[in-house]
Amino acid sequence: MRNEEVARLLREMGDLLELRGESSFKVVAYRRAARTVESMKEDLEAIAGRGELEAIPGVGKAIAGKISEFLETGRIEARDRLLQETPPGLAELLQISGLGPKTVSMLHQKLGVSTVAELEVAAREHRVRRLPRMGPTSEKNILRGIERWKKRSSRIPLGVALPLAQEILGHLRKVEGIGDLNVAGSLRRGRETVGDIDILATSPAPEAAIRAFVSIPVVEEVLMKGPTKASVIVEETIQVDLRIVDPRSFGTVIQYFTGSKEHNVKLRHVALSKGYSLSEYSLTRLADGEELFFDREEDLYHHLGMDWIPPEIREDEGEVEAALEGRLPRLVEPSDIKGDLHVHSDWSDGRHSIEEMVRAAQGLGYEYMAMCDHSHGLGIANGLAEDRLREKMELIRGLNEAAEGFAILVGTEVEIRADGKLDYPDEILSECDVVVASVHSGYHQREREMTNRIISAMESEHVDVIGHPTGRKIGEREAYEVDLERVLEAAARTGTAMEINAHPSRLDLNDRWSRRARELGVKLAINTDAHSTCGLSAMEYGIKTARRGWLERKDVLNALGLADLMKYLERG
DNA sequence: GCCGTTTTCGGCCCGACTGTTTTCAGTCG
Repeated sequence: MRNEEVARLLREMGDLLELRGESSFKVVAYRRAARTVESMKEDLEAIAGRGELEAIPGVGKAIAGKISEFLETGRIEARDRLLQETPPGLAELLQISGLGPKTVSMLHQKLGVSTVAELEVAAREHRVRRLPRMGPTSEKNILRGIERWKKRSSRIPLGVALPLAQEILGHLRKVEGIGDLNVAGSLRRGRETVGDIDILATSPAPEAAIRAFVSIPVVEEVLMKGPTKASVIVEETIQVDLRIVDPRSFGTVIQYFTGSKEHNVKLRHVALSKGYSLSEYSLTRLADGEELFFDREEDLYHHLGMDWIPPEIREDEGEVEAALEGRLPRLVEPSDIKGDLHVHSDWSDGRHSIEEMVRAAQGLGYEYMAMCDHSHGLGIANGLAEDRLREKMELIRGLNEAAEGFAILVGTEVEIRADGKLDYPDEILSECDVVVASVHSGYHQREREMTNRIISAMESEHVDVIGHPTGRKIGEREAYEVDLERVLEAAARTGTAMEINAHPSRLDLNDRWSRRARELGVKLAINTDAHSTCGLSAMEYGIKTARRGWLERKDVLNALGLADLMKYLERG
């Protein structure tokens, strides 16, 4: 698979062209092509073999030529030349907020600056302020930008951004005059990480709302503040933008700022095909220039002859076509979830007792919960030896007799050993209601070995769910090498469910593979893997991921009521 | 550089904000 390498080179060319001050449309064209190539399932070599490179959306004659060149020679001459002509380090300067291609080129030409370190020195020595259209303030801003760049973490995990946004929304809700109020951007779409937090609101007194926003206690720095919008920094590096918008345009504005870019491009095409031009402010009828305003997003989509599209699937991955044809999925919702099939207690490495976990689950309105403590092979997590598991089964039987309208399921999170064998014998696994099988060791196996290891676990008749199937931790640890396509095929064949681990640092399976699983007819279990009562609330993140994967209620194992779930678990 | 029921050229988002100016270029989203 050389797709990723090609995507990297195309994206790099986009950066280099931007530094040269080439047309921004050209720059965007390279980045768009890079994105498409990266997300393609099929090998570029196969496509090139059929002579169909130019059929790839966003790839025309020029880029197709460069891709073939790479496939044949391993190089792209134009890219090598660009790289040679551009001092290394300049691309990095573009990452400093406030610096664009024009300024970076000028800094390089006039001051010989080609790295962040050199720029910092130049600014401290007040050499920057002597350049045209520069002054003491821009110099100071550059230094602040450099400070933030040094502290920057990459993208913000959803598990950090969402609670933070909710806190800020809570403050804004109390501000006099605030009407509509919502997050937009990738946070609204529920992506696993977000770049920043976008908030939109309406108010008859925009300036007062902006003043209230920049004085919320969590705000550490105000980057920009105008009459209708402001940008601030919270928690050292997280940027939060607020825009106050005209109420009659709220629907078009929130649609626009929710994105994704690709979805919006597609939507504008639809609008044009129906004789309208769509902007963030209105829908303009081309025939007579009549402007139509929408205060509700739903009305905008309906006016374009399509169903309202849930934000989580606005990625131009077929949702626009589906909405036009009235065949959007009815995505799984929080109220569909009837239980949690993977939680821990203080019997292994959880913080709370079974009773405490049960009370918390009942409080969420669940019908059941599977207590899946670790098996003894995971000694570091106080895994249960067989006799302790039996003891725990006894306790749960007793608790179930006392529990009204709630079922505690006996479960285990059993280790899949390096050789693919399970950490408990069949006999005791057969006594469990729910068996989640997971990999927690031997992460560095080769792809073939790891894939076979997981598949052999699925071939056990007792395994119901594969826990966190790729082992990745967002921003911490890469997924282990595994051929998920083969794993999912095996899941379909053996009737094993895949977990969407809802912990915000896992979200594993991710959105894309969840969708693939659904296509193959594999069931998914959205589990929190909670190690404490408050861990149960992570379900929210798992549901967002499931929705991004186009999952409906019928695709989700723990959307089954207790009776149907038991029937399913007892099959075969 | 890509694209096309607007079709081989001309459009592709454009308005808000900042810091510098003295009327506007550059950046951002």
